[in-house]
Amino acid sequence: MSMDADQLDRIFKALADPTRRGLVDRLATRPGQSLFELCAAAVADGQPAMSRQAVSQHLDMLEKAGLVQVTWVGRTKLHTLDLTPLRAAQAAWLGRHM
Amino acid sequence: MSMDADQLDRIFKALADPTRRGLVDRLATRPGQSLFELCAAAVADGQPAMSRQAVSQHLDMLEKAGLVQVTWVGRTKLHTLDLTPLRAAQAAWLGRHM
DNA sequence: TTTATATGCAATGATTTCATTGCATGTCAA
DNA sequence: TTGACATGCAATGAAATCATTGCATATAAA
Repeated sequence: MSMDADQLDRIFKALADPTRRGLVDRLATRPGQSLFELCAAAVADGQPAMSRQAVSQHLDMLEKAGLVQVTWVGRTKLHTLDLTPLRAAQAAWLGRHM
Repeated sequence: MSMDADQLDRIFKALADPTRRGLVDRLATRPGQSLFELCAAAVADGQPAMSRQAVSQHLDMLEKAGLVQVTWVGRTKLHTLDLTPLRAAQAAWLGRHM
């Protein structure tokens, strides 16, 4: 987990959106959910519905920040939370200011 | 300190930029610095120089997130860090995932 | 009063974000 | 094999971000 400035950028940017924070919350309560499940959840959670592709792109951002890991099972993509980068951000920067 | 979703957005977005994190770092070591001082610091810190207005706009974002407070002394604008919103974000959301 | 200093305001432009739509691909089930 | 299901890929477009430039304003100093 190299914590350079770009990685901090990706992490904070990933968290700077209510849909993505909702996805993190959802995955925290139950890991290994598919895109389909998370779409339904996002619609239930957040208000104004949202296309599958929008949710998929949000998940991509979380994945690129290292906060979500993915495994394929047949035609289904399962998402799991990885909080390592968040803790690394805490160690590398956040901790100095809290 | 109302911690709604928009406020979390502003805080995380404010932190999702290396220049702004540098400004936070700088203000943490010495509060009450002027825009002029912070410009010089940003140039020293970050690499590729940056206009005064760019730094000013970054400070505006930090201020709108509540992370920086401002007082005027004559023609000089003094900036001071306020970490209350960061701790509120920790309490309201971050803490559940760390 | 004149000049220099510290900052604001406004317009511009390149890039990224956020969400959409349409179509394609791969996998399971009947 | 056919059809339904879960997802990917690509193009589009509105809006926000990031940084710039030029000019204006207010305060301090000479």
